[in-house]
Amino acid sequence: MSDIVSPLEPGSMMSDLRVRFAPSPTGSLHIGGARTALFNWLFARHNNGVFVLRIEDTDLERSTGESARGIVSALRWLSLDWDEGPEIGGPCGPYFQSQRLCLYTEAANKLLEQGMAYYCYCTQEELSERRQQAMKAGKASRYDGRCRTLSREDRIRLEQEGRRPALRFHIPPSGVTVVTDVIRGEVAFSHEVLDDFIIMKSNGHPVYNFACVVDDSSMKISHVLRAEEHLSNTPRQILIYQALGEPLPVFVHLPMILAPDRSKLSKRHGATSVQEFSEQGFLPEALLNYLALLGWSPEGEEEIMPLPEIVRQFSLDRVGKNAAIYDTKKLTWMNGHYLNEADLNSVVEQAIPFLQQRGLVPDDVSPEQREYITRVVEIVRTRVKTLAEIADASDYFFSDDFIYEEKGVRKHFSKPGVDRLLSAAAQRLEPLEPYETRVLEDAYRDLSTELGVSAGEIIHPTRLALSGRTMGPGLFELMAVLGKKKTLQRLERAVQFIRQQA
RNA sequence: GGCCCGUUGGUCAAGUGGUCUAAGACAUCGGCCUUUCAAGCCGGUAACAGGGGUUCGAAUCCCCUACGGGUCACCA
Repeated sequence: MSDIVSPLEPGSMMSDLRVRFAPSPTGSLHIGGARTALFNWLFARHNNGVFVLRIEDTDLERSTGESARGIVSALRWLSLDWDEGPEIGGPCGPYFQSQRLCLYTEAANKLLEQGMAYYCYCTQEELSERRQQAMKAGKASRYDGRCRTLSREDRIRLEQEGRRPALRFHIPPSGVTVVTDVIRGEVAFSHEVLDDFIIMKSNGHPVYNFACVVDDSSMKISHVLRAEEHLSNTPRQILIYQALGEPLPVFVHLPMILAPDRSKLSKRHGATSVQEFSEQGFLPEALLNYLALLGWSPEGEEEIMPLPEIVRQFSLDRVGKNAAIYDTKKLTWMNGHYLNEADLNSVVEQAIPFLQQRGLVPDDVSPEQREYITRVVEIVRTRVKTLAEIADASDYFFSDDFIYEEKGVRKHFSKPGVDRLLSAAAQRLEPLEPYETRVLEDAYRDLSTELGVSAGEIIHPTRLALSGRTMGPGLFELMAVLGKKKTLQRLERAVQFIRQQA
């Protein structure tokens, strides 16, 4: 038995598993789209399948090249790489729908010849007029099929009026189409609720429900993972697959991601685009990890999971059914975690643009500056949650020109004798060598004992003197990073300030 | 409005008829630690939408109601 290697059916090989992410370039990639992309990618990587990226730019009015580029770069930022698609091509290209027009026309002609599609000369105005009336009468606004039976003469007449026809798909008048969905089971749609929908616009371009089917079948997509909003489109698409004589893919409708107010995600909900999260200083690893947990859950209790581990564990069995509201608090917490755990140099690399943006470091960072930045980031990152906060929390390391927090001045600079305390500290620091955390702390402890004050009484004013703040990294680490020269200067500056106040 | 999907704490979620006096995470509250702020550690508050069934037994199965979402475009 063990000698017999059973030949795999060609159709059953895992490498035939093909999924795609098919965004329309009418805006930036928002986290809902990113989650869909992620699940497709995870599913492909876990099963050794192929992940295809296809740009659905059939809407001439709304699609822009800029959006397409934005989506591509957002996916790259997230490190969701595709095996076929824009920039890299592949055997099923092109990967922009706008460049696959002849495929749609060909398929449309086939349906036309078979009598499964027909020309419709109704104008958009007429259509919407009828829709309004139906609405008013409280009836379903379905297309009434009036162009289905147009004669040759009718059509010539209508075209002489200057009308350009759209192509409609003829829904089989009775019956039920059942969508078999991995997440939701069997969902039946009666044909009565489906009307003859347009598959080719009068401008010769296909409409989503049609282009999508033509592409998914010509690209040999085996599993369609997409958001649940497409579930009710699916019966229409199945009917097209059948009319074209193409096999159905496996459908997987993912639960939606909703905004905090339970409504569908849109721009007015603040940061929802991947780019915005990036600009706010979130790390791609954190966003990915967070997104993976929206709709999917691992078997164990550990939620912090690096991407390879998520790939290893990912399974459709553990994808839920219900929509999720995203919660920036948890994302922020997770980001803070990744900020601390990630490789220091990588965090520095990503933090530098934020420092530059605030004018804290020059556009060209020298090796010495980078070394200094690294030391700063190392002690600052443990107490912040985002890259932007790293920059906010470390400005005084890069600029001498800071003001003292008012609250701190009241609390730590107003006690009689603080100026002498700081002077004494400066004197004690001056000869210290090496200027290191341990040495600094010992010096301060000794000094406070000698002066008969608590360590805090001298530590707090020192922090304020050095950073202008009442909170921050451990004081002795701060001093060590700042260096002796700056420390002494700032101590002196504070002494002057206090004496002026008095 | 028609059709479709969904409903476990504030949020994400585990749970697939008994082990549920319902796990874990974030948030929140309290404590410990401590030079501050975080982090970390320990502990607390907090949920099966409602009503009917089925069953010896229901968060889990069925029905109804309510609520939420989606969809009904020459948008995707």
